[in-house]
Amino acid sequence: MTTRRVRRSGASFESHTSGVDLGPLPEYVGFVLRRVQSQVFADFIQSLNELDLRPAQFAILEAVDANPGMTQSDAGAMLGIQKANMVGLIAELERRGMIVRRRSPRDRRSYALHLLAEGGRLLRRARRLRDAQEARIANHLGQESRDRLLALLTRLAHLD
Amino acid sequence: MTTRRVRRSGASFESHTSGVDLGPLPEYVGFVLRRVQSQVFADFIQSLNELDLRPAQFAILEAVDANPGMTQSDAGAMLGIQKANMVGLIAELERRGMIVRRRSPRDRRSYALHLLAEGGRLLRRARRLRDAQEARIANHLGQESRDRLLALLTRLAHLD
DNA sequence: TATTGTTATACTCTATAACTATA
DNA sequence: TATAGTTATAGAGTATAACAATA
Repeated sequence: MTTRRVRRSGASFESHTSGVDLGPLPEYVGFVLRRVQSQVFADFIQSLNELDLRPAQFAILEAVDANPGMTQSDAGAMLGIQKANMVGLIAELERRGMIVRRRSPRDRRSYALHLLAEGGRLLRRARRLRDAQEARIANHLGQESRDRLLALLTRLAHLD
Repeated sequence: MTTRRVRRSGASFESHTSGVDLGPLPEYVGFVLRRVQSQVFADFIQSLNELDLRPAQFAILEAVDANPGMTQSDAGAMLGIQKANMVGLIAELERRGMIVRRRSPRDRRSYALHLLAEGGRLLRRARRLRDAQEARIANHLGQESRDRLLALLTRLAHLD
């Protein structure tokens, strides 16, 4: 269709596919960050779907693997998940035989989380799916750009 | 507390604040992208809160400003919002006198969207809040790194 | 008094199906 | 037949408050 040039600011954003455009939005980090994250995350959700696993549960498996015996609320705090919302996620993983919760003898209010053999297998399968996505990203950007992007995002995570 | 070194892969991720760590997760673009976007987005939501405006509504105002007379479903398609979910967002903006919907004479099924004077004022106030956030980001990263980040994210948006 | 895990609940965002009026 | 907008609804993800057991 028509190609229009945005008549604002310096940076010109053009739309070649339709008569409408997003205005100045694609020039802002916050907007582009949100859009690209939604894409990448939706793609990962769909990928994990074949394992009947949600991203939060995958992250919990990684956390428990890295910190055997860690507490449920430690995992939640680390991943930014409310303790109330951890209950269901953990319960489902335990029901499927992926992890165990053992009452800690030192503090009997809390559970110590441990990965079971079946959970280890699930974790390895999930890692392969993640690795495939990461490989697509690295392939698309090139390894150097991919590394720069990760470094920049990590720095941005320390904003404020 | 203690400082532990992850004993996996090459890249070492260390936690200096607690005895637990996220394992290999911070080495992956998908994971870091998600975390940093959540931060930045939550910050922006809180900022827009003083205008009683949600990010999606701000984006709609930008789109209508850039494309006067655009259709409701065009805006939705452009922003990745289902037409069913556009209804409430648009209705609220119209109720507050920010935009008008005029039956298009060419296709009387659709509405042509136009920004009203009050909507223009709201848009300018929202832009100032966005600009403040963008300035904090640019200040934190440095202008060059900020520009590189935007370029990399834009390229990543074209994945697949 | 404070904290871990739990339940109940509510709010937002997102997704789908069915309807109407137009095309 | 197909599309624009609407309605109703259901599913996630996320947030808070209150409680029992334990510290």
